[in-house]
Amino acid sequence: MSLFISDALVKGQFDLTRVQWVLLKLLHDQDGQTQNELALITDRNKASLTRLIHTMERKELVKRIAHQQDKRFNRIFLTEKGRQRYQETLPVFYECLDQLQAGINMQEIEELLRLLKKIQHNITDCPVKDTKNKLVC
Amino acid sequence: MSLFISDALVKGQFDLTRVQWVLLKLLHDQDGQTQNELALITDRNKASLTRLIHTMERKELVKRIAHQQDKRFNRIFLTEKGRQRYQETLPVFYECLDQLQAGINMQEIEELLRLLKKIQHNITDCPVKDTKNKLVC
DNA sequence: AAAAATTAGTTGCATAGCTAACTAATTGAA
DNA sequence: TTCAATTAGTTAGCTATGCAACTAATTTTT
Repeated sequence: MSLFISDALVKGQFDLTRVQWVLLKLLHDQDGQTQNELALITDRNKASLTRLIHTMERKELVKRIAHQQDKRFNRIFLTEKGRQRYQETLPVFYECLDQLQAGINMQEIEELLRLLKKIQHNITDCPVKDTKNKLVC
Repeated sequence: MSLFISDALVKGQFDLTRVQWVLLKLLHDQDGQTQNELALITDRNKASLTRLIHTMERKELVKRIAHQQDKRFNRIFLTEKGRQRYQETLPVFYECLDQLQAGINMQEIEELLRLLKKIQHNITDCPVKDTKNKLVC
């Protein structure tokens, strides 16, 4: 289950995997980030980014450009084709969002995001602190 | 991010992937389900289950037993080794749960689960119904 | 300035996911 | 009763993910 956009829709209509779409969106919002930065943002291993970007480069959706000063860095940019592809997906993206949120109000969504972020923070940043609340699945 | 148990902990201490652990838990709770049933419960493709069970069989954690009446079915059982392995993970599992839920009370957790289930229901069972609320990421 | 440490990215190996095409067993229909 | 349809599971081909070992570029130490 994806919080962003369904596998099937994207795959069938746009020849994108879900992750490829997420990267497209990230780069649309901010071009020119390094692979490491993208790995951090998407909470993935940098090896994953290497390969993800490789396949998207083959599809001519993004391009790597080595940094002039420090040649260790690659900066990743959308191609014109990538930018167009992203735009084409937007109607479907919003449709998915609508379906996802049907019958859930803004307050609930904000509460949901708050709690998910808290859990993520608990996992990544904090040692065990509170052993009072226990959820048995 | 896993809602159940962290990759690293399980991998390092117990030679289990996260998904393998989840299957271990499912079978611990109810033995003898078919691959199709397990695929449904875990919301995965049956092809994934074929391979998952195959690798766990090699590790001698589970065993396939063909159904007597209808030979199309495999029923999957924990081995003694699998049962023991699962028991060994439990302290770590509860530790992870504690860390995950630090500073979140029972009410909040119930609300979180309610909303997640609602979203899952929206995705899997319902057509688009309500276009009033829109979340822009 | 040379050696050591750090950093960004790549590669090999393993698991895991999906789709689609397949086999084998069983059920249903003509 | 035989042939078609369905069902459970498998396999091939692709993408994706993590870890660990690696290269190349840069920075820090000595």
